[in-house]
Parts: sequence; C-alpha cells; structure tokens
Amino acid sequence: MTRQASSPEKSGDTLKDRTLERLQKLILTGNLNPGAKLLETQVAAQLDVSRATLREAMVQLSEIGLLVYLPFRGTFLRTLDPVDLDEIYSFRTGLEKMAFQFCWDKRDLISLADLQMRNNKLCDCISNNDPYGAIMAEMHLHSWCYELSGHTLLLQSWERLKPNLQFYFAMHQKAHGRGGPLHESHDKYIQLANGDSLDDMLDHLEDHMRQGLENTMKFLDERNVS
Amino acid sequence: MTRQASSPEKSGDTLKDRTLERLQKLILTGNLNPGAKLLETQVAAQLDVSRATLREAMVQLSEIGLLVYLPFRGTFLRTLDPVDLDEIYSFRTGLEKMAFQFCWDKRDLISLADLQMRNNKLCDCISNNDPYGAIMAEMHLHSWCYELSGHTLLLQSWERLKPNLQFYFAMHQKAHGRGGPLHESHDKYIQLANGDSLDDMLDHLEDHMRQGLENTMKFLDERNVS
DNA sequence: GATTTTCATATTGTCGACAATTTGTATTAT
DNA sequence: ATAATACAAATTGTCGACAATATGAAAATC
Repeated sequence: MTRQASSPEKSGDTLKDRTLERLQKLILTGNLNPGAKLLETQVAAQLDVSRATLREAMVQLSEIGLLVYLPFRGTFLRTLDPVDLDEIYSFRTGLEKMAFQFCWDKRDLISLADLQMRNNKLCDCISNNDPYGAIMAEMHLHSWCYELSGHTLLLQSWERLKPNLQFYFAMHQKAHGRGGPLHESHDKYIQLANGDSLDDMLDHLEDHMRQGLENTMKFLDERNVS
Repeated sequence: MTRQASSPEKSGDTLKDRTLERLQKLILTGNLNPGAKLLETQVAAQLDVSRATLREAMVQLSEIGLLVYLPFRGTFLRTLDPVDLDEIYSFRTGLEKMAFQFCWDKRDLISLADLQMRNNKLCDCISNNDPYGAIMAEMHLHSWCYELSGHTLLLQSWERLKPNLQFYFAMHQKAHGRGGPLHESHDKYIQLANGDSLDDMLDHLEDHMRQGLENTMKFLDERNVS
C-alpha cells in the first residue's frame, strides 16, 4: 500500500467536498457574521444539497474550528475576540518556527526561487490594489516552509489554521475596508530565509508575527458582532 | 455570548458522539488492523446505528487522522510506518515545547501537586502490571502542560494527536505483548517541571521524546501488517 | 493463453421523511 | 404585573431507501 497523497482533501470529487469548499468560501467571503447561527435547512437549500450532505461538511468545518457545533442547539460561525486572535497568532508562530526547523536543510536553489516567486506575486497584488488576492498570496507565501518541510502533520496543522486566519482577514476587510499585508513587509523574511542563520530566522518570525498581530489588533476595539 | 467550554467534544450526549467514542475505542483497543477497510454497513450494524450517523463519526475520525477517507473507495484505518511514527514524535515534541513555554509562568503549588499525582498514578499502573492503564496515565501526565497553558489551539492539537499515539501503543502492545512506559522514566521530567529553568525543561523534552521514539522504533522492523 | 470487454454485485454517495429536542408564545396561577 | 407552566412551532438528530460508483468475475477477443 502506497502512502496517500499529500493533499488529503481538495479532491472536490464528491458533492460533500464541493459543498465544504463552497460553504467555506461563503464564510471566507464575509457573507456571514461571526457567531451567526447556520440553519441546516436554510443553508442546505441555499447550496442546493441535502441536509445529510451539508451536515458532513459542517462536521469537518467544526473540526477545523471555523464552525462551533453545539448538540441540539445548532452550528454557529466562530467568533473572534482578542483572545482567539492572540491564540491563532501565537500558535501560528510556534508552528512556523517548527516548519523552518524542518525545512532548513532542504532549501535549494529551486525552492528558494519558488519562495521568491510567491513574494513577487504578493507584491503584485498589493501594487494592483487587490487586497483579497494579497491575503491569499501572503498565505501562499507562508505555506512555503510547511510544504518544503515535507512534514505531513505540520502541513495539516497549518491547513487547519489557515481558514481561521483568512476568516479574520475577511472580517477585518469587511469592517474597515482596508488592511491586507503591506509592501515590503516580507523583505526581511525572504532575506533571512535565504541566509545561513536558522536562529536569526526564528527570531525574526517572532517579530514578524507580533507585528502582524499588532497591526491587526488595533482594529479590534469595536464590538465583536453578536 | 460566552466562550464555549474548553472541551468541545466529550459531550457524548448525541448518538453520533457516542458512536465516535465507541468506534475510537474499538480501534484503540486493537480490534482492527492498520490499513483495514471499514465497511460502513458492517460497522454501522456492529454499533447498531444508521450509516448516516456512522459516517459523521467517521468524517471526524478522518479529520483526526485515525482514519483515511478515499472518495468512492472507502474509509481505512490508518497505517503506521516508521515515517509516520517519526512525524508523530517530532510534532509532539514541538507541540509540548510550545505548551511548556505557555504554561511556565502559570505553574503554582496546586498545579504542580496535580502533576505529581499524575505521575504517581502512572507509577501505580506500572507497578500493578497494567500496561493499558499505564499508557493512559502517561498521556494524562503529558496533558498537564497543555491544560495548564490555557491555550485552546494547543490543547486541541494535542487532543487530535493523542489518539494516533494511543493507536500506535495499542498496535505495539498487540504485537509484542509488552512495551508501555518504564518506571521512573518521568522522574527527570517532573523534576525539571518543578525547577526554574525553562531551557533545561525544553532540552530535556527533546531527549525524553527521542528516547520514547527509539524505545518504540526498534520493534517496528517486523512487517507493517496489510 | 493472455488481454480486453461486459456485466452483475457490492459499496459508497445522496436524499427525503420521521423522531427527539429545543425555543418561543400563550396561558394560567400567584 | 410577574413568574411558572403548557403547548405549538421550528430545528436538529437519526434513519432507511435509492442513485452513482467501484470491484471483481465471467465472457469475448486477439
């Protein structure tokens, strides 16, 4: 028996998977408010699938943490208070430090060129005034170290965390119109990733993430929706 | 809206949840072989639930990684080759290092006494020649830092990883009759957790885990079941 | 005899209906 | 008027049946 493919989901072959992705997109596009209750009948009708199919997708999104399932009470879109955001960022920091430790010795010209390309894409989006694309591009940039690490569990953890981050960005975007990644914000990141000191890279990660969190936190004073 | 309880699952109130736990127990008890196909009809009949209910539970176990879902092909019990085991252990090491960083300043007399109790429980199980209990007790011991950290994401990650570890122990036990944790294996762990140096604790974690992995790896030469 | 094709069977995917539980409303008692 | 209770409506939980797909065996072809 051979090892399963590195991307367990993304198959999209089955209706449940397509439903999962469509529902996730619906959430990540900002159509729903944090804490909102998702009525199974209503959502199923909206996506034109049966409740059973929708429920399987919802179980999966609950496992990721985008949805919160309460038995007999319903399934709700997650909320994002400062504590949640702090957890997401601190966890993300630890995870990405692990990823760099694992990928460090696997870097080569090809993979580093790939990293550079991801950064260029990000810069393009920012230049073209495409905040949604910029967010996606930044995610893709940060995925680099996880993919290179070849560590399945690590990559899966990141894949699980990512939608929650995207969700925050979507909310942020919706509330304040602007607020994606900044120009040249990843210059030092790229530079250190090309360098010789893993310790410097790890230290910078702390700074990089803390800065991202702070940039992000100062908008969170307004109320957190119901 | 208040924050959801720290233990999202464990509700067991609904049949799906009870089914999930029973199926997990079935797996963790060693009744199934790695890579074995789980026929929905058969398992549903065995657990006396409908397929729809079983499928929701299976989706959840697939998300944890205990099961591997292949669209239209079936759902299979995970396999455990040396690469998998290495990933589990290295990921666990990184996770637990994070946990100790987060919990370090939260230690107090009460929580440290709790840690001591968990170790005593472990020693009791070993003395009483209760390998299954010892495995559970060791897990519980290691859960201490995650719980104390108060970091939801971290704890969830550990809770997701745990069944995979337990599964390995179950297989190990089944194949070689013996092989739970050893007496006094956690003495230094406890000692350092009570100490003043976080760095020493983190260093020891690497050793502690590596030793656990090696103790464990040397039995893996036999074939990996079909 | 080996390979491809066809077809029956088994298994998974999806659905709509019914049962159990919650939630909100109207009623009653104090 | 307020609080407790009973009830009706809405929502989730669970199920069995049918559709779509994969699997394996028999038949046909080379």
